[in-house]
Amino acid sequence: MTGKRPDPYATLGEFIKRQRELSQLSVRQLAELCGISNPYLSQIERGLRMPSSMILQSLAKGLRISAETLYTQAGILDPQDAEESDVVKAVMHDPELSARQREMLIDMYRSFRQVNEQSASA
Amino acid sequence: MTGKRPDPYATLGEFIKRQRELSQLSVRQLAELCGISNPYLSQIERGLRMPSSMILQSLAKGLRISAETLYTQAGILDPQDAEESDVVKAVMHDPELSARQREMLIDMYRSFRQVNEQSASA
DNA sequence: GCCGAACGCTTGCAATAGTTAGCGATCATT
DNA sequence: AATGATCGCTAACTATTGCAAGCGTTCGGC
Repeated sequence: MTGKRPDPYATLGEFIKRQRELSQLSVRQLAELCGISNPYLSQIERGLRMPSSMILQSLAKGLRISAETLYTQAGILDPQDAEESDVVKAVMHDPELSARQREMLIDMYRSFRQVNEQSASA
Repeated sequence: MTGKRPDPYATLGEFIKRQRELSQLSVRQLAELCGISNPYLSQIERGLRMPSSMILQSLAKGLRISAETLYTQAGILDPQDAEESDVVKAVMHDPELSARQREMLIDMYRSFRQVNEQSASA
């Protein structure tokens, strides 16, 4: 009816299911590979359950796929992060900076970029 | 007494707490910023609770830090992934491959690398 | 036809994630 | 000293995760 999935993680389940089928694994096989129960994996695939971080990590290992990809598919990691510049990413990844410091650095970097762009087109 | 934390996510809590303090935010302030309750954030910081993926993502946003960094700190994302070659990473990130195909490609890539290394030293 | 095995799924149940209400302590203002 | 605001934390509760047991179906061997 809806045509659109209201569930935030229905796509994650579908993605996992497709990956599993590509790997020619049954629900039980992948479940055992990941150390989780088969009914639970079934529920995840149908979008009835939101797996915890640990479970998602196990699934990533079992499917030989990067956990980051799974998170992105789950709508948990923003794909936009992948489009960010390396500078912004590096700043975001630095654990030694405070949130405010990061924010300031990023703002400044972006304003520099903007200025450069304008002067380039002028 | 122990001197070592057996908890897999005690370090995550400590990391979040340190980030919060660097940002000069109180528990209540960060909690409201992330849309979670303040006692819960308190429990996360003390390693009593394992936040779900969604919560962790909110915390990452609130702290202006990459969610990936938080996951790594939580011991959920392997830091070793960061050391992998770009080829392996690219293969791991490709959602269009099956687990077996990925495994084969990576195995082959690594054996190529090994052969090259040996012939280089010979 | 029948039996065993594997398939995916439903049903309760135990464990834990996350909330609301409220405690005692600290600090500023009066 | 009393008031009020904020601090982090405890306690009791609800909601959800994740599991063990078992269902009905399908398929291949006897």
